[in-house]
Amino acid sequence: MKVLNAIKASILDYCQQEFGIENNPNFLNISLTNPNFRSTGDYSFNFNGLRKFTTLDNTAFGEKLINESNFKLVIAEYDKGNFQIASAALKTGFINVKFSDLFWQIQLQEIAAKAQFTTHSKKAEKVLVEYGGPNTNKPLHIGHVRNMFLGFAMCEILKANGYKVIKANIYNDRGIAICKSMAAYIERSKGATPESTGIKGDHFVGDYYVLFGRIVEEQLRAIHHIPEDVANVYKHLGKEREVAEQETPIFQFAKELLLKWEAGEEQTVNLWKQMNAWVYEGFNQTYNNIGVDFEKNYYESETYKLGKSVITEGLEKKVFYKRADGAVAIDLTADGLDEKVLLRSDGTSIYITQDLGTAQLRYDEFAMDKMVYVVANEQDYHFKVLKLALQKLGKKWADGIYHLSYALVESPTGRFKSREGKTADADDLIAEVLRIAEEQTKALGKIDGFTNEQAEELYKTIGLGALKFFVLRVNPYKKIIFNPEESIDFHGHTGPYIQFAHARICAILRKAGAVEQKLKDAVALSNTERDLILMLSDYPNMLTTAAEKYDPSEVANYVYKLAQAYSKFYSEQPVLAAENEAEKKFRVLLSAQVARLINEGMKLLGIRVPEKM
RNA sequence: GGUUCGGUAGCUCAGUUGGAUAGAGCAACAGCCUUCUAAGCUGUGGGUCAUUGGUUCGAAUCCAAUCCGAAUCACCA
Repeated sequence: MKVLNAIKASILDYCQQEFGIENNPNFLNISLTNPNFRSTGDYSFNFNGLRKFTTLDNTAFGEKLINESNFKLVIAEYDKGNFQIASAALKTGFINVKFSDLFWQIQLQEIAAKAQFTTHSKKAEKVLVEYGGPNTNKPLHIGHVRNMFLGFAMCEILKANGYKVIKANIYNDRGIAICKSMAAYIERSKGATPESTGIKGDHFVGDYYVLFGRIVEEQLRAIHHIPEDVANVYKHLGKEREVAEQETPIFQFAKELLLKWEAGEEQTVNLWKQMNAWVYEGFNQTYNNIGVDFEKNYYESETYKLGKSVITEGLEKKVFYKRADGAVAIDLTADGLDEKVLLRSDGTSIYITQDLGTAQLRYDEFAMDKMVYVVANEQDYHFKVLKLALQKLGKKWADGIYHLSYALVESPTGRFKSREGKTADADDLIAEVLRIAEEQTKALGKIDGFTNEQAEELYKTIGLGALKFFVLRVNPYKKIIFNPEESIDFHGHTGPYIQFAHARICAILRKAGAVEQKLKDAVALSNTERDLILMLSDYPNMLTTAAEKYDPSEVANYVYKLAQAYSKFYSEQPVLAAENEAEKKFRVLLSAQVARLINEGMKLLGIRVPEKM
């Protein structure tokens, strides 16, 4: 808020003149008043940072600030009502300012008058956000779900901060993995298709990937005459799966397919296209279902040879060097990392080569100011190398690279493994969440007067709302323990709790008729009403923080707190049956704005809010 | 072993550019529906902020060491 900055400036100016203290904004900390002292103020100015340059004690120094600087004058400029300054707090180093009721009512009206909260203070910087990043040989799992929720929310948050956002997905659509599915398909499918079997395309292809693993086992049993009662073939052989499988005919076949694909052999390429097409159809259904989208798709098959020009550039600039064995590398030991190979000795690309090339490709295409990679924390090292390498090449735009690293989603017993039976499959998970939403909603008798279609819509809104909120409320770098039975809750710190607060406001607004944006008469505010307006006015601030920290959980927790305060207000104070017209109009306007910001905030998280539930 | 990231109530998490008496939710217990939707509200109990030391007016927050957990340290992706 403007007034806070003005107060800050007045104090800093005063301290510079009176005590010769450097005019440094960090010396004076402004924060919402600690809840324990809330009755004495809305905002607190912590002046310990300034006081330590003087020989005065807190109280004396604080009094000087209040009485000798322009402090009161500045506040009076913004707040013509009866603001209060708490003198009791001075001894601990705080000036607590409580603005007048009138001041807050004017704030509310200003918020209501704002058409949108998007801040366009800077030039519209362009940011490309990469998220999703699935392999095309198997269906999406819970890890992708966290990734996509995070990525989508991050994009929306950046947009709300005035950035021009490009949502990009990258498909790992080539390589040995998809060839394994293809090999198993050729061997065993008898021409089956998703249509003929009624199986969703990505699952269909994934099933052949799983089948490939079974064929490998069968063949190993045959080769080594392993009896049926030996459960674990690899343990029996004393070899890792990756090593053992290489001696099987089916693996050799898959490798052959990979070579044929690389050579562009028509039949193989056609099958590859066909199987990937099935997968994309399945993926698109899931994206649609969970409400995420992409504007630009990258395919590894099109970019995997990229990056050679960046390597050449690096060699020319002597940032990279050719080792004796012919591999191209970069020395990052000075940056606390190691020597890192960037190109194989046989001149072919590796993962990092591709990513260097793809980054350059994106810059050439979009000239973006920032690029965000939403990728799991397993790849922290990789992205450090990527960013450093590009920076050392003198590419200014590399400074804008940010790896939005997130931790894995784990089951209560540890890491999700598809073979443990515990389902980590995205589609299953979503179906389960919708089922719980339906069950709960019916049990509460909440769908009277709903058509079937509306009811289905509501289950989806609530179920997905619960899941998204569960994932997004947690800081990205913290791992999530997900227990399907217990994690999807609809009470307390959850998505549905917030949705419910919204629905209750909608019920009031339906009965209230038109919401008057201008309040004619001032009313006395309760503590909760004051808290609510204060939170509303903090929304733009929160938006900035969420973008700067690349952290959607900032938004999630803000919206939760807002809903929580509103629920308290709702139970304490009647809106429609307020004592007089002035109070009623005020409370209706307040309610409408709370609903609006709940809606806005949840939209940033990709969560819809119902009008009835 | 090196590096990085985590460790806050029984459980899941806020709070970490140093600030006042460390907060929510779940679970437990006790209340509140003739009044705008009880998926709600109110109250009670629950903490050596992993441990130890340091820095200073002040440390959950910064520094060092230690313990526990994870990731990474490929010419895999």
